[in-house]
Amino acid sequence: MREPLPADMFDELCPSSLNPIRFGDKWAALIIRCLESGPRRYSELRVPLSRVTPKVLTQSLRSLERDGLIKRTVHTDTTPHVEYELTPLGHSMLEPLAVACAWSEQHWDELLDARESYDNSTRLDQAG
Amino acid sequence: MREPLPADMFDELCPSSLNPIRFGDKWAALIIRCLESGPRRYSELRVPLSRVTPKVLTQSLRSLERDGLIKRTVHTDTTPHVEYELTPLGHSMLEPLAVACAWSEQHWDELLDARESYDNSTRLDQAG
DNA sequence: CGGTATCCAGCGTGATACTG
DNA sequence: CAGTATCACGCTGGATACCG
Repeated sequence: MREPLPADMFDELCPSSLNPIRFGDKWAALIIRCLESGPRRYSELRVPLSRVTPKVLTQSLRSLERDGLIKRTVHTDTTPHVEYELTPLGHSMLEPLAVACAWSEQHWDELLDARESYDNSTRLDQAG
Repeated sequence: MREPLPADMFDELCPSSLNPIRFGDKWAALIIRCLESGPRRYSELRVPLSRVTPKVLTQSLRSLERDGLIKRTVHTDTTPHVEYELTPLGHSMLEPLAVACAWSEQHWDELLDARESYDNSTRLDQAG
């Protein structure tokens, strides 16, 4: 007989219960990956993340900064600008991120197929 | 000089742009992990996921089923019951999931510390 | 036992316009 | 250049009660 699932397995205070795979908000992972190859300025980030409005981008960047994943630096020299870069902590997140991305790319088709056939059979159920 | 970020890096249709690390909804990852050691009945899942209301649990299970990650089986023998189990696709997600969980457990303290010091310094900014 | 029905609040997200 | 302000909305997630 299989063993029962422990009742406190996903206690609210246990780190492993804190949405292990949903780091941050909607755009967090993409931002991290944009900073993979070095520091980037705000306006640079806006290019690949053109679907994100400035407000939301700033919001996400602040959240990542708060969690110690990225560092925001205001440069006040001849050409004033702001740069974002990964902290060591942020850098350490690249690996799980890469693993997750690899999974997505490998299995995305399967998932879409499953979704389509599920929707089709569900629609038939409703019709019949 | 560093190279610019490609404009289409996170095109809407590219799998890698589809929130690589936010698989499914709030409880998806936890449910997958509950099914790691074999099939489970609805009422079994409710034990470790006691913080999830039945409605939301059903919702999440349906979503996972739709994406082909779990299989729902209605048994109609002497003791009628429903069982959920991982599909091969769902099973393949355990690895990225484990990597992500390991990261959380290793770096959770750092993240919380960063958060606290950020909040403190921000509060000081507002006060001053 | 394995769910639904109904209603609702919060918040994450977004569009648009404006600023030091 | 690097944001903020304001407004609004959809959708997720939750409380509670009920059902075959």
